[in-house]
Amino acid sequence: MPELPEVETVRRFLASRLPGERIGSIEALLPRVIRGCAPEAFRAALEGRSFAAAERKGKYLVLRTDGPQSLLVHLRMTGRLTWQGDKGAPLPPYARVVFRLSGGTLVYGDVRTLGELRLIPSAGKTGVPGFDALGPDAIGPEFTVEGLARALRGSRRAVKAFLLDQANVAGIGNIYADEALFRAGILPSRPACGVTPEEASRLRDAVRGVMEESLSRGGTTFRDFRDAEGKKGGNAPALQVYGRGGLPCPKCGTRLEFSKIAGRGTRFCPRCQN
DNA sequence: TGGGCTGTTGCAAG
DNA sequence: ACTTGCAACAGCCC
Repeated sequence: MPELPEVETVRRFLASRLPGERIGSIEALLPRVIRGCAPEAFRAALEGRSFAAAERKGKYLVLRTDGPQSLLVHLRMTGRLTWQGDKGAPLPPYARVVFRLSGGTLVYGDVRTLGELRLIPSAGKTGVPGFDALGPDAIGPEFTVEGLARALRGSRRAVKAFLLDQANVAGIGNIYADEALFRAGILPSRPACGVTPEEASRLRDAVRGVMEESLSRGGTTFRDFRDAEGKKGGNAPALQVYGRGGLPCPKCGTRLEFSKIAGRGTRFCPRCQN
């Protein structure tokens, strides 16, 4: 569900509420979503601490505390972080871990339970491979045309598979990979190393553009995504190709095609993309 | 009804 | 070394 714009939407809200909130108690309703340590150790490290900041890199959220350990969250497919200002409010469906805070309740919910919560050191390397190996954040200044072009040259995979690899660019998922390749006019099946420098420049701008525009609308709710207040994002109507396989291309009217690339459903216009 | 689809990622196997 | 495929899980839709 959540790619960079959705995670960033959640982060922005949490950044407005969490700092200064004291963690009174934690209930692990489904302990296995806590990875890397026992639930007791998780509680011991966080209870009594206060949240200090909400940060993001790629699709990971880092909820910093005033203690030596902070909280790393990955929502994977269906994870949700929900803020409830009313401490007596009923928990949302599929609540898995509940943080009782001084001024409200933070709930980690997850239907498919693929998401994860971890403790990480508040400073230094986290030891979480997927996190430590993240490439440049897709909306950050470190995501440059030069860096992208260099990485593309070194990969023989399909350019879509390349974009989905978080070590190359952090934050792109299946929706925005399809949208960015459509905007850049590049077929998703082409080898990354065959993308020209001009195309790499267009691709960088397209990735940035689709992410920023979606973010300005609160993210894409295709099915499950909800922000930290439980609301849907407004970007779905702006999608050009994702979820539109078989329908006319919004630019030229050609029937959009659907295929599988890197094991993921992929939509593209055979005329506008080449 | 059953099977295949779903926004992610790590690991195993080629 | 690099790349692909599947498992983890539960719900939804044909």
